[in-house]
Amino acid sequence: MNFQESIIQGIQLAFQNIFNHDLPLEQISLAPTKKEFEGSYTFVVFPFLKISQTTPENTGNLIGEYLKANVPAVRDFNVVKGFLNLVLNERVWLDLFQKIYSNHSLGQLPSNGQKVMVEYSSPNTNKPLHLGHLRNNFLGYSVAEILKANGYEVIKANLVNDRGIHICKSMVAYQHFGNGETPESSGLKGDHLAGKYYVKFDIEYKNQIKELISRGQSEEEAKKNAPILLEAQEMLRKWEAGDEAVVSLWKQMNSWVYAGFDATYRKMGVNFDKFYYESDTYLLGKDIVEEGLAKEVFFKKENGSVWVDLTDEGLDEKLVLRGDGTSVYITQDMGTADLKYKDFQIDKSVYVVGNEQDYHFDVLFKIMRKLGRSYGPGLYHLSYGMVDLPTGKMKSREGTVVDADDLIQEMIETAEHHTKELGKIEGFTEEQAKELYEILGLGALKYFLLKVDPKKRMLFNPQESIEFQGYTGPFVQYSHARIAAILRKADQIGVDYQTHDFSGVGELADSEAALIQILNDFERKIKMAAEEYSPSILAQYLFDLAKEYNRFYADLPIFHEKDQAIQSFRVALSALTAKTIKKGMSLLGIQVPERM
RNA sequence: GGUCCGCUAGCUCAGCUGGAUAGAGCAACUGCCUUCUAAGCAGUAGGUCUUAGGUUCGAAUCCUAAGCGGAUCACCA
Repeated sequence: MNFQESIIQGIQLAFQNIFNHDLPLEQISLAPTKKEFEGSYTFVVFPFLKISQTTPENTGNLIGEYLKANVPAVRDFNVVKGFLNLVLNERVWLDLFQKIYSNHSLGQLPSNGQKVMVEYSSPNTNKPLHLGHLRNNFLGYSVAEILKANGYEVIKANLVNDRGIHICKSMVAYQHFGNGETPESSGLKGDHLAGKYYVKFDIEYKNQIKELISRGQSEEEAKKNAPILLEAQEMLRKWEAGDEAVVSLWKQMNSWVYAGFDATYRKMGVNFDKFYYESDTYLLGKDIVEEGLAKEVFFKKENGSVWVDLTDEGLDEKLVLRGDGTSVYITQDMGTADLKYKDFQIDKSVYVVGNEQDYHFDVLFKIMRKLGRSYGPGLYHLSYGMVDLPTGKMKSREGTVVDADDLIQEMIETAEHHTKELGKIEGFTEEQAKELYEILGLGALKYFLLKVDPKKRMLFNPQESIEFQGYTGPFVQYSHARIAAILRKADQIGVDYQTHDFSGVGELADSEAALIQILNDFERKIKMAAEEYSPSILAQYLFDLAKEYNRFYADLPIFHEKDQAIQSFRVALSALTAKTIKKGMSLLGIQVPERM
């Protein structure tokens, strides 16, 4: 039994003995005490006044007295209005610290025997990645790591959208204006090369529309009749028919794009266990349509189109197969859902996709559940909000996107600039310095995108958004580097902090107890982050932890402390903090430096 | 129009699922480097939690309505 349980049980006994009332354990909860009051945990007595039949102050005092007398963990208490603040015994903190410190699998919960797939990134192959993709990729990677830490076996999947009209647009424009350009000949990254022609297509398309309108067509007509669009549509038909020249160009351009994505993924530090390609999956799902008809989950209309009726679930009727027998988006998504299960026998499946597709996934999941899929209850849409710029929403066609490669590069350069300004690269080789800039630049960027609740849309101001001070990645990284310096020195002068015997430590300072208390929260936060699919919970936690450590650091001496037992305890406390920060940051996909 | 989401300090965000005087960071101001890394610490200032009702010992949090902003509702992907 841990100390919290012993207190809760003590409260239960207090109610029995003082008020002659059986209070179920579930109704008793402790909250961390607010900073401005004395104590570590608080029991709110308001809900129990009907039982105690006396004032809040009296109730609190009576229970407090009982706990102080009967529960060893409780050293003292105070009552403010209806709040019973408990001051814990020093031993409780030291025992707790010892327990966490000797845990060799810190931040890793035992296997729960469940398998989960996290699908994220899922780019289109007609243009390079942008800021929105960064949020997606960092989120997906982090959530996958968080689930691993919670004992899941995780498969990271990337469903690449490598076919369709948008790719054909790039291809057509390349045929017209490319002049045989290659990544090698132009020095452009492959994905940027494809993106360049996607933009070219749009420019040409708009010109042709103007032209047609000037010749008397309506805007609507012109949009449909622009020759270059017709060409792209024709190309898509040829692709589907397996036309050799088209397929060969498609393969060529996609291979360039993949090389580009590969470089960006490596830079971002994300990875995948399984790639799916829509060119392989886009015909899947028709057998499920048949199955659904047989099971009468779907129904057919006069023209042969197939629908699902979700009105009883608060949604509409939704098309799952066109009248001509061809697929719509959701057809292949049904097929792919099954494919994922066939490949891995997953218990859960997480889709990291922007919230503009909320409705789509709502429909998809309801269908798969109606069809009785075993993985149905485990389907989850991790729906994240858009990243807005101060100028509004990003639009790739209007050139108002923040390019991922550019942004990462800028972040690294900013990190370099900051570091040099602070004169912190003494003793670094050039290579080490470069590595540090990358760790800091990417750390700042990832932390910035992960610290806000995924569900919410967020604002990114390139001018001022990303700082290196305060509630930022580099702040947490800095705290780690600080501790690393202490550990180096401890090793150097031979302080024994590997010991797990801290019985020689007497009184604890407030900042020490507070630090142990927050360190103790790590596991709980990892669980919470998984339940809510929210890395932001961990980001917030790591900031609080680093903040608390820095307070401790400023408050108390370590190597100037005369008492050996206290000195090695403080080093050990620092070591555990560093370990927690490192592990926690790794769950966000962020590295921490040893020096900065 | 239907459905869904958001609205908290000048700005960007927290607020543990109903508890204390609503918290951080940035920006502003004030202290602290001859002591372990000042990318740090301590402090000051900044709020009608969009509005109006309701639920109760107690509401930023739950309910209803309104306002503003956004997304979505294609035989598009």
